[in-house]
This record gives sequence, C-alpha cells and structure tokens, in this order.
Amino acid sequence: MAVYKGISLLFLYTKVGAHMSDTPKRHMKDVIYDAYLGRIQRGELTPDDRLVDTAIAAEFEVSRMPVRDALMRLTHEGYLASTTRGFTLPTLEPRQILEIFELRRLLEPRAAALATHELTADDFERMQQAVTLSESTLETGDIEALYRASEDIRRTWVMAVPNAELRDTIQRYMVQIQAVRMATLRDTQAHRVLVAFHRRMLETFKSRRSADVELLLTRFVLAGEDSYLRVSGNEAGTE
Amino acid sequence: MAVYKGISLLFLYTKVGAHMSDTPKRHMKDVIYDAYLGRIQRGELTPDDRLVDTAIAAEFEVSRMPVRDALMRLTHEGYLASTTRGFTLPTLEPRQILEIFELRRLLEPRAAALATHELTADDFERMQQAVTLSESTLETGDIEALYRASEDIRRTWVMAVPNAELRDTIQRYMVQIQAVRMATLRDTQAHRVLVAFHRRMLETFKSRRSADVELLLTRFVLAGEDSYLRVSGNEAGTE
DNA sequence: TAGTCAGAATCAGTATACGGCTTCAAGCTT
DNA sequence: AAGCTTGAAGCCGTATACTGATTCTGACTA
Repeated sequence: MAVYKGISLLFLYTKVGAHMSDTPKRHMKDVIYDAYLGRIQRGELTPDDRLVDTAIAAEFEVSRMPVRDALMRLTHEGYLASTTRGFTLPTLEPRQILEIFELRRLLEPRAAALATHELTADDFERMQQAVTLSESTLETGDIEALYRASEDIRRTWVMAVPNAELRDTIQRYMVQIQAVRMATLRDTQAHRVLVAFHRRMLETFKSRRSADVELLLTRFVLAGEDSYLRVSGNEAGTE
Repeated sequence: MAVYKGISLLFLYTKVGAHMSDTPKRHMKDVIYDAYLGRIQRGELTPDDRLVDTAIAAEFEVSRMPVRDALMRLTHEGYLASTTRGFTLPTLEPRQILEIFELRRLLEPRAAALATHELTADDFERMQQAVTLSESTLETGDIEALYRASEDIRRTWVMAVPNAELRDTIQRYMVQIQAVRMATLRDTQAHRVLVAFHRRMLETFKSRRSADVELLLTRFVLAGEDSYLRVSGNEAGTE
C-alpha cells in the first residue's frame, strides 16, 4: 500500500517538475492541502475521524512538516478543528450555522444573479443531469445521490460567479452547507422542498433573468434555514 | 548568541507556563501572528517592506518555524503575499478592489444595522472623539490623523456586530480598506466626503434607527467606491 | 556598450530531533 | 469499589539542518 502510493507520488513530482510549465512546482503541502480539502468537501470524513500528522505523513511518504502546514491551513480556514489529540472535523454550533445563514442570505442571491449571464451550455447540461438525479431521489430515497446532485448544482453556479472575491467568500462556508445537508436531507419535507428548488433554479438560470434568480436564491436560502430550524428543533425535542 | 537565545526562550516558556492562568499557553506562532496582523492592520508596513522569516525569528529570538507558521497564515488570509524573496504586502489589483466593494455593499449595511443596537455609551464616546479628530483634519490636513479616526470609527462599529461570522468576514478585507484609504484620503474632495460621513454615521448610530444606518452605510460604501474610481482614474490619467 | 552566463547569495520547503502538555491507564489508597 | 496518584504514551510546537529554486552579481563575450 505504501509502495504504490510512493510511486505515484514520485510520478507526480516528476510530471509537474518536468512537463507542466503552467504549474512549475507543486509543493507537497499544497498537494496535501488539496487532497484533504477535497476529502472534506466531498464529505469523506466523519466527525469522529482523527487526522494525525504523522499518519498522513506516512501516507504521503513525506515528513510531518508539509502535513502540518496543510492541516493548520485547513484549521485556520475553518475546515478542521485542532485538538490536543489530532485534528477533527469541527462541530459547528447551531448558532454559527444560523449566523452563516445570514451571510448566505446577503451574498448568494446577488452572486447567483451575477452568475446568471456567465453560465454556459455545458453548465446547463450538468445542472440538467443533476436535477434529473435529484428528482429521481424522490422515488429511490437515495440520500447520497441527492447530496451529490445538490453539490453539483451548487458548484456549477458558484463557479460561474464572475466576482472572484465574492466567489471565494461563498466557498469558505462549505462546511456549513454540509452540516445543513447532513441535518436536513433525511427529512422528507426538506427533501421535497430541495428537489423542487433544484428544478426551479435550473429553469430560472436558463431564463437569464437575473432578478428572478436573485429572488429565487433568497427564497432558497430562507427555505434552507426553515428546514434546518424545523429539523434541529425536532431533534432537540426527541433527544 | 545561540546560547542566550536558548536561555531567554526557556525563561519565556517558564513565565507563561507558570503565571498567566487566563492564557494557559500562548504559542509563539500565535504571538507572532497577532503582532504582525496588528502591524498590518495599523498600516505600519509599506508595500516595499520585505518580511523574511529569519529576520523575524531573530527579532523574537525563536526559530524560523513559528515565524513561518505565522507568515504563511497571514499569506493565506490575504494579508501578505509570498514571493520568492520573502513576504510582502499584497498589491491589490484595481479589479479586486472593485470586487471587494461589491462584497462590502452587500454585507456592511446589514452588519452596521445589526450593530446599531449593540453600541454602548463607551463606543459612542470613542466614536465622538474620532469624529472630532476627523473634523479637525479638514483644517490641519493631517492625513495620518484622518486615517486613525477613520479606522477607529470603523473598528468600533464592526466590533459591535453581533453576528460573529459576519464580523469575521468583514474584517477579512481590511487590506482593501487600507488600499482604498491610501488611494483616496489625500484627495480633498474624498477627504471632505469622508469627514461628513463620519459625522452622519455617529448621529445615525446614536439615533438607534437601524434602517437609517443600513441606508447610510450603503451610501457610504458607494461613496467610497466613487472616490476610489475618480481618484484612480485621475492617477491613471496623470501617469 | 550591451547581452549572456556562471557562481554566489538568499530564502522558502522539507526532514529530523527534542521537549512539553494533555490524555489515558494502571496501581495505590481509603 | 471509587477516587487519587503516578507513570507512560500520543501528539503538537519548536529547533536545527539540509535542499532546491530563484535572484543577484560580476565577469566574460561579441
């Protein structure tokens, strides 16, 4: 296991060092950062996973230092939390989640409106597939697929936001998005509401009417907040 | 040289470990981070200052590692830019500055409205002094004082924003604020407009009418954007 | 005189080692 | 048996050393 990882790693080094002139050097700390950011954003980590630098260093066959750089960066960006016993996923307080809902309410309608005129036919194609997948989950109950579809739709329009600063700010609270999805997607009512929004978002983006997009996104964020409040309220009641 | 460095380090360790119970451990990397974040936010660095880890390590009498941690963190947060020859202040592109103006337009009116009901008598006192100072600069022409007054007023209300996530997001683009101030404050017209806004902001905050605050902050951000566009346009013309 | 190229200097990335704090577990006390 | 104490282990923060890449300097060439 360690062997082929080492081989692929060296291959990566050689490749970027020798061929790819647009990325003249990829430091290990950035490789590791990207790898774990991806794992986090794809939801491949659970809150009781403990990330320890020495273990990851062994996995990548490097020393602790680049791993520490990557983990500390993820920590400072809010993707991880540092404990005395390794790094773990942060547990967002409900208060933080609600605070971020306010941020989303302020930013996402405008951002989506700006993205409206940037979406390409490819983007619509991808969103169409995601919407189809999303709607199919109403019958299959495949929450995993719903999760992926939701993420796909979101990523598509967020990537199209032309204001880079705005886009980066929105991408910074991906952890909140995931926490909300985790909390709500298994709720039947939230599930139905989300799928309906997916369909309407595709249609509205396609219409190229940014004012409609802005309003719809406002409704979307508010609906997400409502779902979260309702579900977390229920959870608190049953616990 | 290495000897007394070791001694002072041990002394420091002992001190913080034994006495200060409210700050059970302050890691050097955090101390250095705070120190340089403060220097940056107080505008004590110029764009041609080069921050080199070994030099800062000597200043604090520690090794490169905690300095590297701090500088890399500041870099990832946008306060510094990493070059092949040390770290420097980032040079914001005009495009970035305008993009951040859009973010500010979306966030600051609402944030200030939320802060309206949180401001204390102390806060008003501090703002009053800053406004007085600001107005005095119309005669003295003391741009340095205007800078401080502007920063004081801003810090006061931003600190009062009750939504921590929103507050942190706003504080992240302090570098843009500074770049705009640098670019505009020596312009007489921008100077007058800013001072007038300072006075009106204090009055409006004191009125506790958050709707008025929200509108005023919208106007404030827009006025800042106008000033920036006008001044940078002039500069481009004279260059 | 201007351009090129080699060596030196500089600085960040990474490796390895050590120390201290926190946590955990086993043994001791009552 | 439960609580306290003590020792060990785990893991992070920091120190020091080395490496490689970039930039600078100065001499050499045309």
